[in-house]
Amino acid sequence: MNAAELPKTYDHRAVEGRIYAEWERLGAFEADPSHDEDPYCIVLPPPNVTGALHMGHALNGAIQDTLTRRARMKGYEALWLPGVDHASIALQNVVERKLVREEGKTRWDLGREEFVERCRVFAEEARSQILGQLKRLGASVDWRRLRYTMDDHYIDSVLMAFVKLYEQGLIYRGRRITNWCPRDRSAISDLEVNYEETNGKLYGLRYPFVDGKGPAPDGNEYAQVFSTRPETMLGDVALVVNPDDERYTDLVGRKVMVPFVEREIEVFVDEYVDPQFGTGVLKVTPAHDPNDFEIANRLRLEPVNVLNPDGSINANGGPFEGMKREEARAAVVERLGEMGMLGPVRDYRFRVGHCDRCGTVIEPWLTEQWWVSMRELAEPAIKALERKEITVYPDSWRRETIRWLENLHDWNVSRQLWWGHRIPVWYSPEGEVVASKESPGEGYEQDPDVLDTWFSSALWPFATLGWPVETEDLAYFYPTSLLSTAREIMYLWVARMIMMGLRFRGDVPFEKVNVHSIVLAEDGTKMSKSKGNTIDPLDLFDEYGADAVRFGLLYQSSTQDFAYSYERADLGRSFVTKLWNAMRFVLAYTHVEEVREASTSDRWILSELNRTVREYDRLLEECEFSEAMRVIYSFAWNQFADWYIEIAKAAPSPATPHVLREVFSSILKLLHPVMPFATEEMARVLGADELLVRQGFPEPDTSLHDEEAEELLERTKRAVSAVRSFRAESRVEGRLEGRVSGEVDLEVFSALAGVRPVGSMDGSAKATLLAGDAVVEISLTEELRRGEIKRLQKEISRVEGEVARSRGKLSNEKFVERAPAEVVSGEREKLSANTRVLETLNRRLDEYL
RNA sequence: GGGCGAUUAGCUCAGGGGGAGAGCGCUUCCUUGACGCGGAAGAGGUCAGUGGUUCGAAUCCACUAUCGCCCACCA
Repeated sequence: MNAAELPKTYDHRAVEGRIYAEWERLGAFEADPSHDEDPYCIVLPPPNVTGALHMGHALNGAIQDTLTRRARMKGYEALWLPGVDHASIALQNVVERKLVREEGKTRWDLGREEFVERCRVFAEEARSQILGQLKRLGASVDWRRLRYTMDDHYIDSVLMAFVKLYEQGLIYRGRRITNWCPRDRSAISDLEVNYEETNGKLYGLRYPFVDGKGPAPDGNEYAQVFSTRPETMLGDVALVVNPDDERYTDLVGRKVMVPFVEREIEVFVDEYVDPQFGTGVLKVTPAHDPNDFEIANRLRLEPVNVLNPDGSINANGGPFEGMKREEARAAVVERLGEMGMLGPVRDYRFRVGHCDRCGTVIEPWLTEQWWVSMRELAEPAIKALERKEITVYPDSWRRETIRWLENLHDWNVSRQLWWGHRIPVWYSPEGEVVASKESPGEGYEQDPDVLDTWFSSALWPFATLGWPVETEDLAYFYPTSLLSTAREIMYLWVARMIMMGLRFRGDVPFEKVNVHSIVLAEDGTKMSKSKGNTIDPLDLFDEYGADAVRFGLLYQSSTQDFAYSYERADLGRSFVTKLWNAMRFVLAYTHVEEVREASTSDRWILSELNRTVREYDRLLEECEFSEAMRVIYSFAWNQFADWYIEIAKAAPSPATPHVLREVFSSILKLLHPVMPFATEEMARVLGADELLVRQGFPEPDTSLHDEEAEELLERTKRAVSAVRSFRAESRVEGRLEGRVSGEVDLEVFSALAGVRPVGSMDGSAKATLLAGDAVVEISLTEELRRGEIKRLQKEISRVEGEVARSRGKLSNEKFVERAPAEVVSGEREKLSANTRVLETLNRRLDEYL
């Protein structure tokens, strides 16, 4: 193609869809177990089928795609395995809301079977949207292997895992306090509760004595307790005080009456009670508070449950039966007031738990649930992390995860929901309990509950590869190479995958974990739909192109969270344009033959390229994406485009056309993992034989390293810059005459600085410019001479400062003694170079004065 | 209450024991045949504060302040 026919900008709209289709047609992303190659595998953290991908997905997608493409180009059999998650509670919530909104119905109106069908259909539709978005991103996933946590095979894996853990005694049924969401009418796990500081009240509740022993020593006819949830008093079964609390020795053993429900309860002692809090007397409501539950266990008291699953008061609540909990709270307080049994009411700030999915206030509630016993599962995971069998970027997250695993409570995995994997446990009429995938026979009823979504996700890295069947895939790709994720699901998901991987495969599920930044809104707060500050990646792809967005995200990605700025996409787009036009320049050289006579600048750019390849590759390997982007950007733009292309125009060598093409092709290859579409298109325009996606990744080549060329070119660049700077400040145009002391590439210097080198400049007026350790002298017209004196004086005082500083340092004995030898010798060199420069400048000044 | 992290140019952010970096923005100049989504040259920062370690601290340590995030059963 002719360069002149090409537009001046790259048009992502015209290119991206076409190229993705081409990659797919060629099966470029397909990976299979191979005898010849080493495996590289990333499993995509399955997005929830509830909706669209957000910026976090775009960032993580860019990261994973970059690593996968790089591995593929490096010759690994690289598999990026895609999938989606059925998102039990999240999807059920979405469908329920939709149902209310559109039909005014609840899930119970529909019935279980019909409701689950609605969920299935909804998931089906949402899923195609997500998959489309991944394609827009350019994700090089192997679509043949698309997995879904509700695939028949995946369901099998989940049920199998449950049954196995049950058989191994690691899953049990237990009645204890769980976090209950009255709206979902389901238990949720500790990790699914969000606590918020809330302004509430602390109510004094009074329990009259009924043992006929008269008032307490303080004269009161009642015992007083403080509570934030007065309605729970309906379920009180005891009062307790601290055994060491001398104020209450007389109280212990006395009987009081719970108002409204007319229950006589006793005052006991328990170590748990903090004498400092409130009155130092605690009411025990075992069905509605985890601590109370344990106290009641110690005291062997039966809990009294006063709530219905929807959070309303049940028949045990006496006169309050049927009221919503908020109503009951107000009513209890009011009635206590009327009875004179309400103590002081104080403002109080405390934390209230909310359901992660629907925001409803969580009720700690005594229910029967299925639990996974964690200690035995956590132990090997802790060991693996301690031994660094998994490398975590950044390492602080490895230690955090260990800490979490060490303090782990058992995991409640049953949910009273309908959408999800139904618990494979069967009950016979005789009360027999059987864990099995299939019904054990006639008359058995299956447990109605479904499993926590995260139970199935925990199996992701091996269930997607075929487990429990010992497939070739599983043997070849497991353990996977890397998992990239946001830190908010480190505990929820990553830690659990490690435990399950070790349990079921005897090996960690991934060798590395990359914990990426969270993409915040432009104002630095979290993006959220309710705040309306979300950014849709698709809009960005439309406007800037997927490559630009990807580059921008990686450029900004680090271990820190970052506020998204459109500037980064702009940066990416400018970069693509810059490369596009560099390509147009390269394309102008039609006769490209390999020539041996490389000039200093040819050798310099090749040496810089080699350095860049090494550094860039290492940075990607270590998930230092931001730094990697800076390295490649600065090489391509600031070295190759700004200098080498300019040199190629002004002072080409016979080898230049070839070097131009070589270096530019290498840049394309290096950037292909990051900006796959644009680089692929440029490779095509350049007439590559093969798609970039299939080409090899540049490797470091020590034979290209050329210290001498680098030094010479660096000095030459400085000299050129010095002249340019002088021209700009003194407003000098046109060609100049001059000479350089110090070795530079004269041809390049002369061409780029616009200076004709002359041998001797005796007698004429000259400007003396500093360029590192070289001095450039430029012939001067009379009118510029006076300015030159001022300039020289300024320069002299600057260099004098430098000299003084070096002298000061070197005269410090301790510095000379203790600083590393190379630092000291470097300082000496600096001093001597600056001293020489200073002499030159002073001599010149003398001439002028 | 514990833990982790941040505080660097007007803005968004890198960096990290031996003379402060990028992009954007700003100033001046340039319709040079790769590119104005461009080029050249600039201005702009006692790297939050205080103390310490060190020959040397923006960088390591301690404390303080401000802002985040995570974890935790004080009713």
